[in-house]
Amino acid sequence: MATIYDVARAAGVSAKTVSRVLNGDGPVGAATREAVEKAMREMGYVPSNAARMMRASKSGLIGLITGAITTVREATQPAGLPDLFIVQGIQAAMAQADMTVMIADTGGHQDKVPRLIDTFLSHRVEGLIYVAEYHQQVSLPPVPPSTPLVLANCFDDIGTPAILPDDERGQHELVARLIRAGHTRIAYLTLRDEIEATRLRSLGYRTALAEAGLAYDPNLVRPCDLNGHEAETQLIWDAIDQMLRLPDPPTVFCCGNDKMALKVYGILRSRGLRLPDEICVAGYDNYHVIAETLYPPLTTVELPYFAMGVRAGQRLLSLISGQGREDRSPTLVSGSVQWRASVTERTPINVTQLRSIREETPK
Amino acid sequence: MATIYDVARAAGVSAKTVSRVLNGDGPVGAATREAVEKAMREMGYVPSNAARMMRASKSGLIGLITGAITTVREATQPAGLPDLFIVQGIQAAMAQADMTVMIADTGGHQDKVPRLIDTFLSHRVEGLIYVAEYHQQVSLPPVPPSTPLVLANCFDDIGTPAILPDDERGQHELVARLIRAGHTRIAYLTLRDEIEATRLRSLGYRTALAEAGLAYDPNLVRPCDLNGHEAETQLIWDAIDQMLRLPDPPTVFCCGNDKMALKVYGILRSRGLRLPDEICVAGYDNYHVIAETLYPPLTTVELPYFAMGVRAGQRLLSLISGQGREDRSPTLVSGSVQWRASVTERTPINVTQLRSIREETPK
DNA sequence: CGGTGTCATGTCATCGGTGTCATAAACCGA
DNA sequence: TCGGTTTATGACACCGATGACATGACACCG
Repeated sequence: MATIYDVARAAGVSAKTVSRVLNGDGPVGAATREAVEKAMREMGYVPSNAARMMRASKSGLIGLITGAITTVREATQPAGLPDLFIVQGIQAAMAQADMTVMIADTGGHQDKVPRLIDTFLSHRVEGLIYVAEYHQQVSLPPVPPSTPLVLANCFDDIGTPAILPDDERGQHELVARLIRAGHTRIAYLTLRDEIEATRLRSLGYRTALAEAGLAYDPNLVRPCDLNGHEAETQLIWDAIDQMLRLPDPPTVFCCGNDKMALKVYGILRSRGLRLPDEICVAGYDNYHVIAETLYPPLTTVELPYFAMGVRAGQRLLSLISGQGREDRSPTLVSGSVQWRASVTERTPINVTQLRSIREETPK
Repeated sequence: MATIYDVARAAGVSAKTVSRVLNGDGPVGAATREAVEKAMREMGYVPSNAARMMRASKSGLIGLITGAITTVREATQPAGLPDLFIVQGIQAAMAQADMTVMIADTGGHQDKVPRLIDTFLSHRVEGLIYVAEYHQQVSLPPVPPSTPLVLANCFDDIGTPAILPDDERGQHELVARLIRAGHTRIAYLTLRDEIEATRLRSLGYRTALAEAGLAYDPNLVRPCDLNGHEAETQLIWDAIDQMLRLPDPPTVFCCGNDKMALKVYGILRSRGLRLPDEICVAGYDNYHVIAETLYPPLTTVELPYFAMGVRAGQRLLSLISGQGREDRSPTLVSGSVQWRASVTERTPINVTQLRSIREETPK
């Protein structure tokens, strides 16, 4: 690889002059500039960032650590890793600021994280981002305070800047929208109890009901997530069965995610119910492949992964430039309700009619 | 950030001795080694790769360019970007070789590629990988021959090393397996005609039929892909309708991908057909979220993206070490048939029975 | 007891850029 | 025409690591 000295020799000038042409500082005569540029072009010269870095101590590098990648495979959660949209968002933000992103994943082994951080530090990254595969609490090994760290899709208990989806608001807006559409009996098949999203979304579900003056009915809420285990379908079937046999059954099923909604479609249809006329379904995540391909297309809530990535990138950039170092509060990113044909607007009258139809159908 | 000199001063030795401790070359006294290690620990010292690189001219970096990321968004093909599995595979291969991966995406603008390459060259990457979002021909700007380049999921006309899915073999094995299961009338709803996968898979479809002595019936093959346009569903509906009304209708529908299969499920059910007893469906891609969540689970062909990534990484590593520089042939990676409940084993007798059942059903 | 080999460590130059300072020529107003 | 300023350029040190080579202290051998 050609060096600045090779170029200097070819152009018959000193290395410093080539440097001046490269960086546009100090004055350079027109003829000289041209000769230097010609030499650079002919030799395919590209300046070495390493050498530059040694003086400038600005690497233009960002380190991105994700447990997402391989954890997904391990967790028997064969999802399509939509969380990599976060990586894209970060990339987009960094490209704008002329930063290069280095990525590494833990391969599902949390204990690899310190080594990955050291690798990044040895490349003198200007900042680090950790991306989790789902909204959760994490605990990372300490990072030198001179290297800012941002958490995306996760948070810790020492106030590291975090970018999180606003799960509470998302579910709240979905339920409020369902209520405006005339639904009053809203079932909620949640994800596992222990995950953060479930806690927040349940909260959003309850406050939306309360604001509309509707009572919270525990019979309409049930966790139906076994983390991909095959018995999950049975669990969902059972929950739906019991809820539909309530004296006042739900008119719409909210699901913990779009994948669950896909299963719910199948189960409801196997019971002979027509979607969306007889029963409605809503999801969460706006997982495009499912939500837009299903018939009828699925009403769901956007999980704003791309936007979260961009926000994480921007927050890191401002930390690098020294701003907002003392701000400990997480950034919440909201996703909008995607209203599609799987939920119909209905008046209380329709609900009554439907209930009688359903009671005629033998279990 | 602490330097090797800071550590040397703290430990009361010369920089060179610290270097020896770091790299384990030359002999170091036990007491000295301990003192140095203690100093390194206390100062949180991490050696600078940039400085190292200047002498060694080995950066330990790999540049990864993907058009995948944003092109997907542009192409109104809101998929879940399974092609990012390729990136994971590359990551996995590189982590093993202690290489760090830098990523950049074109943001859908092909003209950004030269700039991205220059950025990577300025970081003195030891190799480059270009990842395409689907099996296609590409044309990249020239790269200095000293920096090896590998194409993943794409190829060019100048013989750059490429890693490709073996689409022909995949479809061939699927169709052969369907034939072994007793199917003789096998419909094929293909992706767009102009894409490489369609050409290769159609070839596999035909040779599998030929090997089994079955005639190729053009009435059973139809492109049904409008790249995500909403009229796609109509197109598929029409194709299925015409095929089912043939005097000798198909017993199984092969789809261009799993997403199409998801639509086909809905269409067939809306015609009152029971899956898989009355009609079978197979997909392509083994897109987990769809294939495993659908009821019945979808028979499909693995699109071995992760493996392709690993192979791409390995091929690049061997090119970097100087091996196989003259090998111009693409590496084909095969994915296995994932046999699931959406296709039943059936004897010719069943087929006859089914046909009569179907003919009783009014169109 | 001197020569030789090994061990432990230090000195110095070097990698490829850039900041600092020096220098020479050109220009410019009085 | 002359001192002062600007313009164009070069010499040199330095960033942080490491390779080549040097040095001093021992141990060992004949």
